[in-house]
Amino acid sequence: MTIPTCRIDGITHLDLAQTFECGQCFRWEPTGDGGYAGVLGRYPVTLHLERGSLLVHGLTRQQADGILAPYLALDEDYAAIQQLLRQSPALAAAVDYAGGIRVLRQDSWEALCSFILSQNNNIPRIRGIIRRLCEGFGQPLGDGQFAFPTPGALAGRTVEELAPLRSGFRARYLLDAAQKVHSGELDLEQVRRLPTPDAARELCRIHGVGVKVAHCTLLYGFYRTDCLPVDVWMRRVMGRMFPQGLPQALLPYAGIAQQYLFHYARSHPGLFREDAPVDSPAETGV
DNA sequence: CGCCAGGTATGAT
DNA sequence: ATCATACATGGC
Repeated sequence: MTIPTCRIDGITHLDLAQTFECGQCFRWEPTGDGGYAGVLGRYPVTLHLERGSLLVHGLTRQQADGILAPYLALDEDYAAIQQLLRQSPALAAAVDYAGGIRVLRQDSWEALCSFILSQNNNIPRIRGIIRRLCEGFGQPLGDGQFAFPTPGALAGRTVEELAPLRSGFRARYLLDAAQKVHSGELDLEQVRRLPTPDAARELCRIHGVGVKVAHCTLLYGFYRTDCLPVDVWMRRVMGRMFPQGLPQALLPYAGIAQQYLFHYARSHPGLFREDAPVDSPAETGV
């Protein structure tokens, strides 16, 4: 059995390193030659991007069109989105800094778990916890890769069994999410159909899911680009750059704006060292 | 070593 | 309602 390969041409507004290392996902690893290796559903995939041509190792062209293109939001008009965001000088700077960021359409369950594990945690350690989670509880896919564990694979476990993850106090939060989703007490496909405020309220029924984790789940797992997750970095950015909140015209893309601003702020810690005058952090989308 | 990390639950004002 | 604190662990 040979591993399929294909190529997608005409890619713009995409940089693999910027997109995979801007804090929205935690599983893609650099291959060492500019490419990235990861898992899409049950498919181990390796990507290389050169001069607008995306080389896809692990997917047929049909699979790439059906799975990868939506994941990378290749159908989105990023030229138009970035032009819109640039009406704000602060966002223009952030887009200039990393205009190759695209907000991914990730699996909702994986996004939920990932951001439960992200709370009061740092990104390198989050990556390690999620890697151990997949290796310990996900289905092996070959190529040294593992699927993200299903809710059912975690639902019956105990915190003791999750101890090898070293996820600390977050283990019981993860188990509560798995139990609620596996039992149907929380239906992610129903959440997908709910208006954003109701969807957020629904996710917050999970122990350990608050407003910020709910918004991350909605943005990254359900592609609700109107959701604006506000963490410590975004609180500084909003206080400093948008004390009145984001301009009205940008609200439908607040989550994408957030991704550029979050990455820019984290890459320039000196500019945002001290909390600027605080105020209502512009809770958009809820 | 001490500080902090893509927060949240909990108990006290 | 708003505010302080604990929480597990380890990256830096």
